[in-house]
This record gives sequence, structure tokens and C-alpha cells, in this order.
Amino acid sequence: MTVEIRPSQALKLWHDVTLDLVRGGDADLSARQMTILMTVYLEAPPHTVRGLAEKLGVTKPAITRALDTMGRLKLVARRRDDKDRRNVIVQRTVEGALYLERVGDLIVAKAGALPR
Amino acid sequence: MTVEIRPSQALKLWHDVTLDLVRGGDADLSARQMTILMTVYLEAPPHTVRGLAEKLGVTKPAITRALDTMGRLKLVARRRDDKDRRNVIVQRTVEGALYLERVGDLIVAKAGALPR
DNA sequence: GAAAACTGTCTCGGGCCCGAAATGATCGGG
DNA sequence: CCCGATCATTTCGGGCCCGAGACAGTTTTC
Repeated sequence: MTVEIRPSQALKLWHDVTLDLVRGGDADLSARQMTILMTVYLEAPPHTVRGLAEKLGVTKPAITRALDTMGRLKLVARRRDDKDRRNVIVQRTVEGALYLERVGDLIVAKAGALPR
Repeated sequence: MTVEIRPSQALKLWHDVTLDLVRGGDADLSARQMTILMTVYLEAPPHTVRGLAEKLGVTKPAITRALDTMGRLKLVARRRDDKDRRNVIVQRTVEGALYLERVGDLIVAKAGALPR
């Protein structure tokens, strides 16, 4: 299976998916929040505030605020690290996994509907 | 050329692209702004405030504010419709076209680097 | 055990975005 | 010619996000 795509198709795919996400209005995540969410679910744990801040190239308070908002939405959870109680470990949730699963399926569907 | 992709690949692709956009920090567009930008550049003109509001499922002031911000960034331009001077027509700009071209190339590059 | 280093969070001032409603400009039917 | 309909924008009150810097808790170093 190959993932070949032309720039014009790529943009149309991006457009179709973001349009659905905006219209759905479920979560209304910012680009940063979406990136944090995907990083937590796609990359190997553990995920800390500092680690996420470095990876995204933003300040730590920005990560804290994003985790506050996404925690309210039940998309992620926080837990103190027992090994080093200074650290906060970002954990996945069932709701977050389901949300990303829907996003993945949406992308696949839009990719399949793309003109050849 | 086919555009087949599995959900896990789709999510990784989305993650890789948004991470680059967040880290780059060029524009920092919200999901709505990005959707507006792509709609203006991918769909046939003319584009009006009301038409964009209906398409995205948001209020007209939200479109006006997005156009204000993106106008400051030179990504789109506004012009009065001479046929019906109540309408405002959203126009493309060179900067906007270049921005989307970079996004398209970024998606293609990330798609090509995806594990099979 | 005290001090330095490190973590995440809070505070501050400023800016942007939100939807609802009001406003100003323009068009069109009667 | 006028009054209602239709544009886009502005106003309003409220909320979230931003980075810089201060802060409290924890660990490590000496």
C-alpha cells in the first residue's frame, strides 16, 4: 500500500477534513491542542509538560493551559509521577482515543473520495 | 494514482503536518481560518461573507473577524462587488497562494515519508 | 541539612475570538 | 419613492490564549 498524493489533492483533502471538523463543532481544538492530543496518543509515553513544550516549541504555561482545556473535555488526564513527584504525566482517556479514532476514519474517508 | 491510507497512517500524517505548522509558527491560523483560506483558494469564486458563513456553519461576524486577521497577514483581500454593492468579495493574494502551496508540499512530503 | 536546580502552575497585562443584537449601507418590489 | 429585505460590519459582555516572570513543591548537590 502506497500513500502517494499530489499537492492539489493534498490541499483538497486537508480542506475537506478541516471543513468537516469545523462544521461538526464537536471539540473546536486549536492547532496546538490538536498537536498535543495526537502526540500523546501516537508517541510512546510518558509525556510530561516540559517534554511537550520542547517538542512543540512553545512555553510551558501554554501546555498547562491546553491540558486544562482538554482535561475539561476529558480528552486527556493528568497524574503525578510517583518516581519524581515534580513531574506531571499526561495520560490518555477513552474519550480521547474515540475522538482521534473518528478523526482518523474521517481522513481515510475523505482520502478515498478524492478525485484521481 | 490512488490515495489509499489506513487510519493509523492518516493520524500520523495529520500529526506530522500539524506539528510542522505549529513549530514553524508562521501564521498560527485557527481551524476556521485555515478552512476559510482553503475554501477561497480551492473553490470557484466569487466568495462572499454570507456564503462562507453558511458553508462553515458559523456566524457572519466570525467570518468578518477572520477576514480582518487574514487580511492583516495579506493572505486574502476584500473588494466591494460592483454589481451589488452590499456584497464583499473575498479575493486571493499572492502571499496566500504561496502559503497554501507550502502547506500542500508539506503534506505531500509527510505522506511520502510515512511508514508503509 | 542548606542551597541550588528543576518541575508544573499561577499571575499579570494585553490581545483575539465568540454569538447576539444593533447599526449603516444598498437593493428591490410595490 | 419608500419601506422592507439583505448585505457586512460594529458593539457589547464574556471567555480563552499568549509570553514573561513569579511562585511553591520536589529533588539533587554539596
